[in-house]
Amino acid sequence: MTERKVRVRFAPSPTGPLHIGGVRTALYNYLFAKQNHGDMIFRIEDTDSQRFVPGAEAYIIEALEWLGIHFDEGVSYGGNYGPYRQSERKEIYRKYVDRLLDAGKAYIAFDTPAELDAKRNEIPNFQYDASTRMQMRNSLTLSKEEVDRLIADGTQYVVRFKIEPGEDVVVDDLIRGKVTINSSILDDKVLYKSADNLPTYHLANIVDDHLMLVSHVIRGEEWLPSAPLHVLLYRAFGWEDSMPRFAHLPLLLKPDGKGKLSKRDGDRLGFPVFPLEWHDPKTGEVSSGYRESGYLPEAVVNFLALLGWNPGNDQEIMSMDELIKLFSLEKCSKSGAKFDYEKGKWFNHKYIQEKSNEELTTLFMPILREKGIEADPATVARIIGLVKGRVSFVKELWDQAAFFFVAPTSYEEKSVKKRWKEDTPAIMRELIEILRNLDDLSSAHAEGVVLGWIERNGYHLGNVMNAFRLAVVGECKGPHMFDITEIMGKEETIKRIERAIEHIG
RNA sequence: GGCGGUUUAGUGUAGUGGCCUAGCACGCAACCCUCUCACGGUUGAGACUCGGGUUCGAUUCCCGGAAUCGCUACCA
Repeated sequence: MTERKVRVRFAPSPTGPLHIGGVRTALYNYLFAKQNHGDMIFRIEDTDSQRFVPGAEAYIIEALEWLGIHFDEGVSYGGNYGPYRQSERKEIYRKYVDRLLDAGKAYIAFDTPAELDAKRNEIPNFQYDASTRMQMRNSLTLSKEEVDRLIADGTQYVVRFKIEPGEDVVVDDLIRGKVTINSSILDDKVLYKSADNLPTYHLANIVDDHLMLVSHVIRGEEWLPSAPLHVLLYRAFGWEDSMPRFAHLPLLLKPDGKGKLSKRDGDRLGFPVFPLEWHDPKTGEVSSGYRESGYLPEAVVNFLALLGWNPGNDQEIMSMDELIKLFSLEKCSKSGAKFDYEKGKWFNHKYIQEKSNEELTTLFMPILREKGIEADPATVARIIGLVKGRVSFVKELWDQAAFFFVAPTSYEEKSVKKRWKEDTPAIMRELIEILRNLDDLSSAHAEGVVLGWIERNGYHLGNVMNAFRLAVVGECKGPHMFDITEIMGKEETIKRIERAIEHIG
């Protein structure tokens, strides 16, 4: 086989927000394309006019751009093989349907949905195929005149693929190896419907992939059963020599029970299954997204990449560039992967740690403003430096650092009981004096002075320090005490201790 | 029901006919660090779906069962 340029496509249906499984499919296509210096095509498969959802297309583009998955050509990107929206390619499909019809590889069928239903009820496991097609109303059983008359009368019809039975069809899958299916179990698939003059997925897919010079079809496992049909179609058109290679990816499964990961699982278990927040235009329902939930795009990409693939060693943290270098279809696993949301959080934690304090400040400032706080970014950056190790999300920075901006109004009861003794107020007053006389409040120096004072007086270290913390933070948590006071400053620290003495007593 | 795919700890996975006393990561537990809570570090519990066969030897190869997922639309 001659080497040809790698061209892959991501071809979703605009039926709603892009599911996280779809994101992974797009990602793998992208990694493969970039690794091979190939092209990534964005095609919209909107042959089902019934299920079209406005806004879905723009959503998909925005989501993938957010994640750093870029296309070389396609809808909204341009290119030489357009149009890239299937609804705009009607004439093209019609031409190829006629070609199949003329060659006797497809036929016209007039059976109505009701008639088909009746047949299904009449014959158990009814299938429209070589064994039954001669009992149906189609161009194989009707006279040419009758067929012409029905069409002229405007009777709705479909075009079906005439599958020859008894032939083993082999699909050579890059991930699964050779998969063989006998053509007898395939039905005469509908390729085209006169009702809307649109092809079904199968025909449109083959024609487009061929015309767009697609070299590799990387898609979800749910397509594996119809892959033999696609092979047969390439053959019927005489395109077998340039047929793309197939790779069927394992599915993303529910974290707990069984089955494919669905939108409902996210609602039920409390995590997003969509990259971006989605507002359903019909129901007004809002579904959460990874972006809005505080995920960093590089964390989502890294996490997703490892769901169904791994580099073969223990490396887990990988940038997009590294993924492009290391990715390989051969190392994709064959079995479905349960979606492990906890691991996703861990990835985000890792990526937060790799961000500089300044970068995190930029992300955190809007949240601060939302809370009604105006703060100096340089100070915010210092605070973030103290607390970022304990967060997995930018918004959790607030939970960890709020006390820097808002003085405690209450004091955690349990700790008060444990640490605020009868003599504490007196000791705290002493501490105030110590602090007042301190002209260098830098962490190490202040620590030396205060710890020295505690030791000289034989005070209980834990009790004093925790009372101190209680007064400043409001509870017994947070960073190193003297790192806090260094940033907070003398005045505010003393004010808080005074206030605690007053409130707790 | 039919057809196809899949099957290593709770989860994601590595791995090989003997180096496997099956590795790594998440999660979980303990300990260490420590003024607190975290982070971090160390350690620990935890798996080769079952039954046959091939073989000196099988988690690894073959056959069969089971489980599970997908497809079985004029949806993609």
